[in-house]
Amino acid sequence: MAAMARVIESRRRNTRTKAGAVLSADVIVDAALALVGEHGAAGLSVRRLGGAIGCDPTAIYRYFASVDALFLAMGDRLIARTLDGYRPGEDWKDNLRTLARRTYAEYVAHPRVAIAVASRVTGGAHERRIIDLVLGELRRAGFAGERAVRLYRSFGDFILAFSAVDADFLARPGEVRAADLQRWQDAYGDVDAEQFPNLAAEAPIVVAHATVNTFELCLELLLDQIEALALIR
Amino acid sequence: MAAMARVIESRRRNTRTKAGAVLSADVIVDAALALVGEHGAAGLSVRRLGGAIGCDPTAIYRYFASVDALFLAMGDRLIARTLDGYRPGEDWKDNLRTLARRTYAEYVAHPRVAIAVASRVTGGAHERRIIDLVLGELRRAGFAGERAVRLYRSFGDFILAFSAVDADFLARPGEVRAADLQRWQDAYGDVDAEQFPNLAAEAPIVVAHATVNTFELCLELLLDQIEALALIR
DNA sequence: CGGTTCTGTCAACGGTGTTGACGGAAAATT
DNA sequence: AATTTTCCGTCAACACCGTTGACAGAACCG
Repeated sequence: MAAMARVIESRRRNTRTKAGAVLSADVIVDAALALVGEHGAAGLSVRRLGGAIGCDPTAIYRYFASVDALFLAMGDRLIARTLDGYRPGEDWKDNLRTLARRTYAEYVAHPRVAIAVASRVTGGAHERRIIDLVLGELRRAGFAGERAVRLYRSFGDFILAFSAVDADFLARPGEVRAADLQRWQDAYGDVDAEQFPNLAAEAPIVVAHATVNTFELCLELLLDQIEALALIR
Repeated sequence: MAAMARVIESRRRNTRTKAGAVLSADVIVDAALALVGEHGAAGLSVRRLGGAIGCDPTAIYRYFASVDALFLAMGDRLIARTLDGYRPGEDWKDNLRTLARRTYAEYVAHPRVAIAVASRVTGGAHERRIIDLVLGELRRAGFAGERAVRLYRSFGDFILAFSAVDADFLARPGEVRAADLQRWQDAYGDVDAEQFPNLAAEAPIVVAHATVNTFELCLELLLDQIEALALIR
């Protein structure tokens, strides 16, 4: 339950851990984000988290009903970090781009959280903030009502999905990533022109672009189309 | 190793399992896809897979170096299913849309595979086919060289990312999905208009659109923008 | 037929999330 | 201030996970 953490939080006792730590939902979320940030996706487990904080692993279940609930809380914290220091400018398009890039960066820096939360509703306070911001920019662009909501949802889901999948890849062990790049080379370096004429024609470019990040280009395509819609009215 | 499966496959002996099954990479991939298809993302594990096939779980490691390698093979098989029965028409935009929808449907129907493969290169035969198809449509639309490759990569990554994240959500237990919908209601049904003016203004629409699938809209935005680029030349 | 290579089975390792019982410490009540 | 109640950190344990190494029999090759 999302409520659980907060309700209990308000009348929390500050008993100390065997190792001397004082627990709270915030402390746990902080430590969890630090773990995924430093040791990658595989770095987070209940036992390791307990070790990092200095408490018995199962103590975490006094603050979060499950790791899923913990992930949701971490997700909301990521939104907070995304918005931390963000100052909107004049142009709505620039602002949306900035918000997208910040979200992407934060998620890529905390891999496993992204996948856990990308399709979810944290229901947290910061989620409300960022939705309000995006909706605000879209309304400034001239969208309202259902059109604005549909665009906000598309834009948001796009960014979350892209960030999550990219984060997932970047979080994999170096050998896996290297093997993937090698497979690009092997599979598309030399293609049968009879069977795959289009692929063969562009093969060298395909291989050369294996490491190019597509998020930026895809983001630009989407923003341009939104702008076009705004101009049409 | 991806090569491993195939090489060994060619000179395979057909010893029978204790339960009478004859193993092969294809049999294993089939059974694995059936498991994730029927019992959701959590339905697949090496032990359960062995049970479904009728062999010792560890026998699978004679055909795939790891579950990751198995996932890649499953991913390539999903592409085959995507292309199975696909007949391209006249319009490149329609064709791209159809390919996107088919991919989405296949991934959503086999949740865990999507997340495992969305950011990866399977290097399989069918991957080559679909890339050739997409590149072909883009070239028909008037793109070539680097422009074509960049668009193909953006388009592909977008579809895979969106499909994977949607599949991830749909594969979660019903209670989780219900709780998420409830959280939409709770968090955005009644918002403080002072603090979040834009969100408050559109709140009812936001809640009403909680279950709307954004893939279609986002896909249309992207296709429209690609079309616009094609017209500009 | 003999030797070699393959491959299905088995036991085991170290890891995971989660549960339930327990006991002491903090808060609430009297 | 004493007593009751509630909380919450700890511990042991459960059922599961992916993966490894040894082993023995079946299949193949000469």
